[in-house]
Amino acid sequence: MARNNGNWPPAYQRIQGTIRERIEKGHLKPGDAVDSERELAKIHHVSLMTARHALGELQREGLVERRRGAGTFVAPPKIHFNKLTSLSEEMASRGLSARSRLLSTTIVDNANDIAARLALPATSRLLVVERVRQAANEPFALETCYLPADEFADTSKAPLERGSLFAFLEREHGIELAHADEEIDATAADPRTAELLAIPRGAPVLRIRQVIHSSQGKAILYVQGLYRSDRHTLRIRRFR
Amino acid sequence: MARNNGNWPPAYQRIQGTIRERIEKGHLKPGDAVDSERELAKIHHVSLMTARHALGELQREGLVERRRGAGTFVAPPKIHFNKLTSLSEEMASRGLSARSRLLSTTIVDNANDIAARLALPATSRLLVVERVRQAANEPFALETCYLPADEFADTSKAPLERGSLFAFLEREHGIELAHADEEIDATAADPRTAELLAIPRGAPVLRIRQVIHSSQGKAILYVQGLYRSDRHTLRIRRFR
DNA sequence: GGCTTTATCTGCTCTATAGCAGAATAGCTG
DNA sequence: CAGCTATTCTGCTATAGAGCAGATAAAGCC
Repeated sequence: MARNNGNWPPAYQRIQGTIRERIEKGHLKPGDAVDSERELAKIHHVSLMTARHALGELQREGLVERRRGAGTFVAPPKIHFNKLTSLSEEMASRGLSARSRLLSTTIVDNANDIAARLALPATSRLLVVERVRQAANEPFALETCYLPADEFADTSKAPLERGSLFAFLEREHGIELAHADEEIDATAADPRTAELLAIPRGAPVLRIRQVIHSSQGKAILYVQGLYRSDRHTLRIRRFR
Repeated sequence: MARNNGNWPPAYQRIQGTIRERIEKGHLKPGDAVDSERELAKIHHVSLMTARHALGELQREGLVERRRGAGTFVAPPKIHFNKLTSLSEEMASRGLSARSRLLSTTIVDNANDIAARLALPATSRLLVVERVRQAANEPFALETCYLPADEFADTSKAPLERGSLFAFLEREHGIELAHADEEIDATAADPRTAELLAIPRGAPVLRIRQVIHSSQGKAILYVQGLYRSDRHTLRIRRFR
């Protein structure tokens, strides 16, 4: 008996909403008990299964923990591992402002290895954007982005010195970025990199090469980042 | 009416089992339709909700896709990114044999920073196992494991030169390893590391430090790995 | 005080059923 | 033939209950 002729969100989502709100507003702190299944069912005038459904999803999201016999509790705030964020976004979330120094925007048609990674013909025209990322006026990463020149020609006019390339693509092109496949290793800084990052030649840098895909599964751009190892560690979580 | 007085696994898990089996044995291929909720309910003599529960979990695991109005279908085989595997396992999956040279197994009580990461008192006794990992008789990683000495005293007698530490812990201690929180950066090889890995001093190495947790969320061991960057790249996938 | 039992709380599995909404298809119509 | 319609699939939301099993706190006992 799904009594939802109007166009409300389903009941279990509304229940989730009330719980999320109380957690986000700080009324419920990590470790606090959340209403039990049976309580929720009574309060919201739904059946037990519906209340369970609501809590089950919150659990899978990692917002709450459920212990049989004990109850449902607000989970400790989780660090967002493995999250694909642009550097601009990452900095912003820590209250730092991300500045970039735009080194060059060029168009090449001989980057066949990179074209291949983007699933494009070998001689496709690619827009190459090279930036030095800095925080507190100190450079900490050298980033080179490659994207299809024809499709994203206007990117060269984007405010790449300030803004996020991610945000630009999502806003101006309506692209929903979904995931990145990355290769991570260490290299020694070549002379040019060393100078740009203000580190000694040959100093170890963390190299992250990523192919970023849209939610439709299409490869959108290729990014190589060289990170000063004294300013950057990558945090991820892996599951068995 | 949970009619499970015996000690069977729950009905929804048995249903999952039959579906998993058919997929693994190749009777069902990617894209093939799986029995619908109502069919499953009839076949297994359970209610619709129970059949749904079974399919719901398989969907979350990524094994099947469900399209309203259309049906439930076997999902395309997914690549397992971000999977926590021991080096032994990783090598084995590529048909290579992982050898290790055991450098030392000692017990320390002054590794307070590492004890802290394992959520132990600062002066806890820790068993330290240092190994050089090699493939094709060439060293490619220097790995240092720290685990609570009291709980895992017998580890020093484990066949660490051949076998996997993961397998040992899971088999002998019944521990289910679940996930690792990792910090990844680049460093320069110090003289000792350089010699053990047969690379020049100061050469860049990929450093991976991981705290490995059991499925109960308990921190089990801490591992620092130093990887020759010319022999190893880490592959992960990140989501937005 | 410390120990054990018991009642009661919690989440988990499950039933049998209902109506809703999207997708596919079989059939009809111009 | 192409285009619409109605039927029949599918999964999704929801009900109103039941008994089971683990955790916890209260009650009883030594």
